[in-house]
Amino acid sequence: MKQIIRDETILNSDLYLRNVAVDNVIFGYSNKELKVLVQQPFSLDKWTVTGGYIKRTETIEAAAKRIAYERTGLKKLFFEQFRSFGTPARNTDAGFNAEHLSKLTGIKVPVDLWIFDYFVSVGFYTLTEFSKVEIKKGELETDCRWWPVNELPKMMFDHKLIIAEALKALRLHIAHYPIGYELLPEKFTLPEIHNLYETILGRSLDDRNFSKRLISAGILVKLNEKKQIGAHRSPFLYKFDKEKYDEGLKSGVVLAF
Amino acid sequence: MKQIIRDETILNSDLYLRNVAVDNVIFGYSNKELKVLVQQPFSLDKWTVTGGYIKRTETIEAAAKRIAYERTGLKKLFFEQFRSFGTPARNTDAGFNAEHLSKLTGIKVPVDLWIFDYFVSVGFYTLTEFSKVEIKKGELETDCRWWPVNELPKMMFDHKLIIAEALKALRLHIAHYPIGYELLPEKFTLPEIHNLYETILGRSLDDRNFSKRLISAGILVKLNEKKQIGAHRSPFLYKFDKEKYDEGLKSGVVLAF
DNA sequence: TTTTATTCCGTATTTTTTACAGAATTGTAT
DNA sequence: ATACAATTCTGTAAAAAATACGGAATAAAA
Repeated sequence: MKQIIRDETILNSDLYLRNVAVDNVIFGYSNKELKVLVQQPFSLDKWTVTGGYIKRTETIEAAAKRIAYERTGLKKLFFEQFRSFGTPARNTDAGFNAEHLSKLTGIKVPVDLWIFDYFVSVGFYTLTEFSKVEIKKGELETDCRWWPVNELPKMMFDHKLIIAEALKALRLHIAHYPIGYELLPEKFTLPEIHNLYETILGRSLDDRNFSKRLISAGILVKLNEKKQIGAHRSPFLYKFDKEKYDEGLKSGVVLAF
Repeated sequence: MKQIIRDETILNSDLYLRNVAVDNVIFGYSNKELKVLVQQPFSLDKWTVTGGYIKRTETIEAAAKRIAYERTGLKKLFFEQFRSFGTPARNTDAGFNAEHLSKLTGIKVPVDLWIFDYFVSVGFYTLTEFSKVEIKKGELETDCRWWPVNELPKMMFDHKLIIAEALKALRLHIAHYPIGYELLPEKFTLPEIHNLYETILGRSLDDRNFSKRLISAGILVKLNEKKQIGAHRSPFLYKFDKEKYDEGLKSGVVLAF
């Protein structure tokens, strides 16, 4: 953002599209909690999901991917478009204005700078394994970190709605396609994936029926190893049968929780 | 479009958003066929779905509604966003350029006019009863009419993809929510609605099981009238129980075909 | 009057989903 | 060493849902 403002070319919106941007809700799973990567821009007391402008040379998907990469350092992420948001006032919020930005950057920011316009936002969500992510915050952001999806801080703009809609889309997705490849380590136990599903859906799932379905769908492979770390009885490790998993992603309607 | 080009204000994009627009795939049902309202712009040999630019004062949903109204004359339509399209080259197609537009309108159109930019398009689809629609074509269009979804003419830009995705979304929708209120006359027969569902889904559905489900879901009300027009045995007329229908639209997961 | 097209209805079978409890293992506490 | 507590793991019966399927009644057309 700093360089966006410094660069006169970009002040004229030659590099980026006007009035349209992407927001990417990055979900991570850790410690039996579903978390969202949110950032605190401009020394304000509110937070936003990750997002950014679209280059004139890239697709909206590439923009979403690039933005996720900038924050997480990861390139191969699962991500999906869920809906777009377009309401004239959605880009206005206390503190997001020329005066505040000028004070913050020391650069004279025009009141009618394009970034203060009405922006239509194309929403994506991303799934990623928590442990792999090395958060890199943007220059103008005070903070960038994981936040439990159920205990979000005050969100800027309409980003509370955006997260809610992303979660809704994720829960719909989980009923029709396999999920978890991007959220779990390569080898995992049945209780681990069971808990992941319960966490995303926000309700409990019978453990017997759960494993029956996953195994009968054939997307899980039982390994001849046990996870020794766990307390008490040591659980067997599993991994995904990536072929069947990908096939399920394509043709869909594999599971229905 | 003609007035868009004549109006200097709009040449400067003061009224409309830049780089983002809506496309609205209008579905109609008639004669046992699912049709799409498509238009032929600029005296070209290709067709487009209905679409247009977004005013700076309106939501994307309002824009989609307005555009549907302009073409159909109808205000209360069912419509739903399904996905957005954003690829740098998607707005380029033979004939859609300044030279052709200048010739067509007699007005000098700048080569770099904003409408030739990379546009991200927010896709909606609309369902409407065929018979109510009075098509009003735009000033710059040569033609605007219904076309069977299975025998589409050559489509401009990425509009073939847009229609395919809209249809996919509609078929997904039909499995989770009631449908038909906007596509059928107020009173209709079981064979009529049965055929509608078969047409949209593109496959046959057992008639006994079909009516069982719809009736047990409670969204159909049998009337004490028969449709006399039909040949042979005259079928009973039904109408929707609008309350249950709307409830089904909200809470979803009513039927699964 | 016969033929033909169309509406309309019910039941048996299969498949899927759901509900549910207790034994085995291993760490922890006494 | 023993008892206890926490955790993994498995199978079956009941209920619900989806599917398959044929023939009688009606009314127009021949």
